Amino acid sequence: MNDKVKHTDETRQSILPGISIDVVIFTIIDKKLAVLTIKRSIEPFKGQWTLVGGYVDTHQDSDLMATARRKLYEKTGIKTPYLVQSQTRGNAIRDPRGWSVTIVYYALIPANTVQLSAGVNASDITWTFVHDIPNKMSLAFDHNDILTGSLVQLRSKILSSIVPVHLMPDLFTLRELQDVYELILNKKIDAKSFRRRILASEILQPTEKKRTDNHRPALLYQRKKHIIEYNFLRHLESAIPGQDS
Amino acid sequence: MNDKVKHTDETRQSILPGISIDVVIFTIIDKKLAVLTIKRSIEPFKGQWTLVGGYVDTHQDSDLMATARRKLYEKTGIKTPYLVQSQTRGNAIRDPRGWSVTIVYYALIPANTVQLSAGVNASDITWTFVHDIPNKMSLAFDHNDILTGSLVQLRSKILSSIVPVHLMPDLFTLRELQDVYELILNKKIDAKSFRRRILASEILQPTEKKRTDNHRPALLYQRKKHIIEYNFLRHLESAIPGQDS
DNA sequence: CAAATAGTGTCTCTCAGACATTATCTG
DNA sequence: CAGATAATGTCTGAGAGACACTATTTG
Repeated sequence: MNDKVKHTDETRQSILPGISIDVVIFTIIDKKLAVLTIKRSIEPFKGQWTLVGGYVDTHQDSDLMATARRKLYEKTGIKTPYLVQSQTRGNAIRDPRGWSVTIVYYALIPANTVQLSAGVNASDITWTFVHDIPNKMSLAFDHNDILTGSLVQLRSKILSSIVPVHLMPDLFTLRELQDVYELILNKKIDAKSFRRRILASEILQPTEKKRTDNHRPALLYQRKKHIIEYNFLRHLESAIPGQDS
Repeated sequence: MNDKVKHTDETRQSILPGISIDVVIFTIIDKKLAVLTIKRSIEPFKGQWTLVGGYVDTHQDSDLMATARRKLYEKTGIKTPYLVQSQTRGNAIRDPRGWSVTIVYYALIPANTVQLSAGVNASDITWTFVHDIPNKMSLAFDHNDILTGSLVQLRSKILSSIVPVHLMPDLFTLRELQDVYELILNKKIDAKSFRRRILASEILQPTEKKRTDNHRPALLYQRKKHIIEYNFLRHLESAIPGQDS
């Protein structure tokens, strides 16, 4: 990475940065937010944990999203996740091998739907609670920052959208959905406001079924299949963090 | 680009996609939104217009933002613009030379502040009104899509932020700021609501000066220097386009 | 004075927040 | 019945929209 190649700006350089994609795969486990992590089997950072990621295969991937979708499918078996592009990070220091770029996506996977499968170079794969990163377990490369960035973006997004429905199983109660909002935002939401807002949006289909515990049964809802995104006009105000400036 | 190289996923491939950055540089000219465009002097697309862009120089750029900042400085002489990462596009077809990735940034430049300078491979450089793309003049590569994407993002952002102040000269009236909002959104905004909103945010510093034409003079404001971003709690509702779904 | 644009007063409406209240289940 | 959670009733307040109105300049 120290070649002194003379180049002009608008021609291709012989020294290209390494380029990869990473996918922050979120799901809910035991009422906690978790991400899929893989233990590296090769250097650098051998034995440490990372997010799911890999290189673009220019022969089989038609675009970057296809690469992300492929990696996600290889690890989870899920074909049509809620998958969005998050940030792109590129600098000289994030990979000890030299200047590298990663395009980060994040995916939301319904709770309890995944059969994990490790790849050729991964000796282990597991769900890790977001809460345990970076305290108990720090990720390799700049993956802690990548996770934090995606989480900030997700948090900001759910203040005015229904994307957390993609973390829910097929049938769920409004209280369960609210729990997911609260655990991502780490704030309590008033139940009446929340229900009024969600129901008014007409995103959810009430069903005939109820979930019964040792108390009043709760009505089960499901997402109307054709609705992927929905943006509320106003934010969940009480859950907004302070201004940047 | 047709080599059949065998590779595993987590090792680097010998065939890396080409990687570049593009910067959509917005400014206001004659009360219209304009972007900086450059005429290509080399193939492919020789003679056609493109956005400002170029390759990462791994020797001098510490990160991707530095590359974007450098390209912008080379073309406009501006060192500290309002510059944000927009989208990253990568696929097999956007560049006829093969699989390529571009990280797109957009910049907001105050009106009438720029001394343009062409680069070595650019035979011409000019501001182009967004309104004239793609009608009168279509851009090379997928730069029309890049522009559209950044514009959509900018539009969405200004519904709840004050970023358009970065398109204003040092001193400006509230009506002039409103004009800029209206021309980006292509919608009229109620003047009273707009003033109430902007003034309540306390982003702007009123000055002693006024702008006089043949009518009542308007007070001139300036952005408080320390405020780069500000997000309103609620959107400019009347200017919101329909739901996606 | 008229014309023009700057700037204000003020009413309505929507919707988030707060919180008290009622409903329906199990044991 | 009590305990638990589901679900509703209803008041307040912030702030967007609408639009009539007043203020200040030039000619």
